[in-house]
Amino acid sequence: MSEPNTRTSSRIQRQNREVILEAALDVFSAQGFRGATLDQIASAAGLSKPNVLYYFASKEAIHLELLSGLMDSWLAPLRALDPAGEPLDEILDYVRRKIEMSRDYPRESRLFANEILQGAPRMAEAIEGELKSLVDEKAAVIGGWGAEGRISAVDPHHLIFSIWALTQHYADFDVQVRAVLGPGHDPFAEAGRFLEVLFTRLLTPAVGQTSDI
Amino acid sequence: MSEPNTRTSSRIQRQNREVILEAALDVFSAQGFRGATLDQIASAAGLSKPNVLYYFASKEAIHLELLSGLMDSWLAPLRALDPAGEPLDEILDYVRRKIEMSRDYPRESRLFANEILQGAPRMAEAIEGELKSLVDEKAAVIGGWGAEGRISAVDPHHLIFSIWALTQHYADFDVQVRAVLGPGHDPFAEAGRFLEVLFTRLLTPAVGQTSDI
DNA sequence: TTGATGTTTGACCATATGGTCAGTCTCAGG
DNA sequence: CCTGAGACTGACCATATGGTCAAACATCAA
Repeated sequence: MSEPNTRTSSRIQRQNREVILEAALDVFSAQGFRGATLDQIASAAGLSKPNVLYYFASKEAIHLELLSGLMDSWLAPLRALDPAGEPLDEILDYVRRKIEMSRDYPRESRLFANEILQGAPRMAEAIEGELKSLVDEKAAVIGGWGAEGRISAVDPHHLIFSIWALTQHYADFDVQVRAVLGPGHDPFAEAGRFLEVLFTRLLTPAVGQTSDI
Repeated sequence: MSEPNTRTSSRIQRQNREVILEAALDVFSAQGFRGATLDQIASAAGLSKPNVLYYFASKEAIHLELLSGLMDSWLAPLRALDPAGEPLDEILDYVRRKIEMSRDYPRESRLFANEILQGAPRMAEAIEGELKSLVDEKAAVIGGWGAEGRISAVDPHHLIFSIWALTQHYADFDVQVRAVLGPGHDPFAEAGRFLEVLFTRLLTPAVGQTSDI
């Protein structure tokens, strides 16, 4: 009886854990935690259920592993926002990075959305800790830019929320977006263009007037 | 043996069905379809499980009833957008109505979000039908306004998406928003102000330039 | 080849859950 | 006060599901 999840992980260990996590991401993101079953995950991974449980202690453990790995990559784009950069460019770059994430990692986005929708029972800590500090920090930067008149002065927290909402919408509500647009559209490309306009207009300081709206 | 869900519904019938739907909305919106159990619903309704099933044929039937009732109220705010009105006001009114819905009916918003997230298995029809037609219709109106220069010309479909994303975010991601803002905030009031600025800036035609961005 | 370590699985278990049913209780109308 | 249609429930069932375990199998260094 050996504990697989130790430092002595062989090639096959790492590989199978990876395969399981990949399969679990598929299933959890599509069905939610309670909707997903170990059989589905095992089947998607091409392994037997007991074998899956040989690599992970429980269904919950798989889910937690996915979530914990998620927060970091989720925060990365915001972390990259450079206080020393050109304000509008920095924010537009952030928007671009977030759309790319929605396009390239929609399952991760949905996994996250599922979790928050259910009240974030397993992420409350990370949200009130890591996430909040980073947002507060970057919001202060953006608020500073606004106060200096380098961009329009808008509530920085809600600006960040709006970026999250607008970009993640295209991953989380993908089916709806595609159904409404109909065939022959590239939602993410169009979104990229639309959002660039939106945030440019929102943040470009009006020439000759400080903030009358 | 009588079928309760006929036209001959007594006072107690209507009342209990209402109580059950109310309880089910609580549970489904918080746990998702698969996460919700009949026991939870029955308990929340203050009824026994068999009694719940005396009023509804199945768990699925309750869920469907909620969803079908939802689409109409969900479309109402967009329906109210008046082609004969003042463009910017019409759109800002729509935004206001949608925020009020997020504030006053967050459970409905989450129920909807849950459904779309899971790929909208039970709403695909309504989305490709009712929803798409209405959006196409109103998008044409907004597109017309843009072409006439009464508002900035932006992609009308994505404009509507952005309104959905920005308003529903505050209902669906409520816990995250509140966690990040910290205590002493009224997310919906702040969001209302922020979004008014956002859409005003986006849609107000730049004076002296047609559309150079 | 062999033994030890690591990997895999069929069979099984306990519990949760959607749903059924026979029968009991309630109460409005006669 | 009766009575029967309507409202309700305890007990039960079948299945799904997370998880366990002993035993079989694979791999590889000695």
